[in-house]
Amino acid sequence: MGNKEQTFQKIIEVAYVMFAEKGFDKTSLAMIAAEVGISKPAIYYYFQSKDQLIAYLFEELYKEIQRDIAVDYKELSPTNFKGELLELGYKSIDAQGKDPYFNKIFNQYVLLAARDESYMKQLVELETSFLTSFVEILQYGVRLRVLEDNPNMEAKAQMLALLYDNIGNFMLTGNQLNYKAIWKEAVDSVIQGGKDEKEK
Amino acid sequence: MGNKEQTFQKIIEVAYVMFAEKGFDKTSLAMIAAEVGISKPAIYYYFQSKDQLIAYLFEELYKEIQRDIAVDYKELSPTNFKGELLELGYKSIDAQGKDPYFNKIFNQYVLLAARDESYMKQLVELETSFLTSFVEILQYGVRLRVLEDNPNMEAKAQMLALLYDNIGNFMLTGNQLNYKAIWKEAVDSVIQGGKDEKEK
DNA sequence: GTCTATACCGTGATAGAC
DNA sequence: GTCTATCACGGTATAGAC
Repeated sequence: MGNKEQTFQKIIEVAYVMFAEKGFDKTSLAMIAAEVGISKPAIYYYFQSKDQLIAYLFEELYKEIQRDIAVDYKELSPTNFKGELLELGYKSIDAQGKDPYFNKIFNQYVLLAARDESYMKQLVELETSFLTSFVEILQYGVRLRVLEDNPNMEAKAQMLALLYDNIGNFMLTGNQLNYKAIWKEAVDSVIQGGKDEKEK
Repeated sequence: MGNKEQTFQKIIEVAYVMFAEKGFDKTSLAMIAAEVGISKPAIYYYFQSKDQLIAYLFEELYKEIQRDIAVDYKELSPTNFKGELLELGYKSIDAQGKDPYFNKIFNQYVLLAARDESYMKQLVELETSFLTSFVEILQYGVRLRVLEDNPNMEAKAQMLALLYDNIGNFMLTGNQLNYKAIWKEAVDSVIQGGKDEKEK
């Protein structure tokens, strides 16, 4: 890893943290440069503009999210289906504490998307595959006979997806709710008296 | 209404729209002043700073939301309980088309709150009363005997609240889902086979 | 009391030296 | 690959016109 690569990495690491903490607009390139230990125009050697730096970070997030959305169906079985679905939410709730920056940054991109078609397009793409994966999980549950087939299955899946998503948003505000209980309610409502009632 | 009041009103109206469309930071006071038809420093006669103008608009939203959250229990009866709960969500979904600015502005305050204690405090307050009102509605449902009492009632109510809230966020991205079907699924899951199955 | 003119400093961005 | 110098524009403050 050369000097160039090092500086590049340091810029994006510093930018990621500062953007999350202070927001895109309240973080100046001068502040980033100072923290990295270079001068402001030096950043322009690596990025054509501040917007491009912001866009680069989004691309990184985009790829990371796409990886995280992927569900391994092979691990699902009639006996563990409900437990795995519960675990999916619990993991996300626990993860919130580990990278507090993620949600703060991501919400800013949602706002940008409202005014920028390119962000909007990618965000809708993410949301679509996010929603789709929940639909697919439930459909897989039908195949495993854990769930009865149901014309409203898509709406149920989307309900889970929207709830899953907003738990992250609410945690951002520091609102101390029993999020795991809420998630369990939702999963229970979709898998009413599932066949694997081992819990409690 | 005097001249002063007129200018004041026009500033906040113009600011509300521009802030929603372009965002707080990308909307300069010069742009607002130009649209209102006054000079940039004239805004300082009415507001001490740009931040104060932003804060003023938040106060207005804050009051408006508090009004909207209020539910009229008197109108709830065993026969219309489920229908009214459904209607609550449908109304919000329909309203989204009427004031597209609201959510765009509100999301910006959520971001500000992450870095400003005063916004955070008020936002948590709003969320709390928002969550509480859903809990109260369900508790009222128990009293009406539409719902069976249940130790998880609070989690159910919060599930509804989080879903209700995120439907608005998703609509913002232009994602075309059948939001009313999603809301109906959630209400159905809380009021399983309620006593007023007149629908369809 | 209501606003304009003007000046100040910080910001994103560019050109050119080293 | 990085810096100095410079620019236009942003929010802000104040003096003063009417």
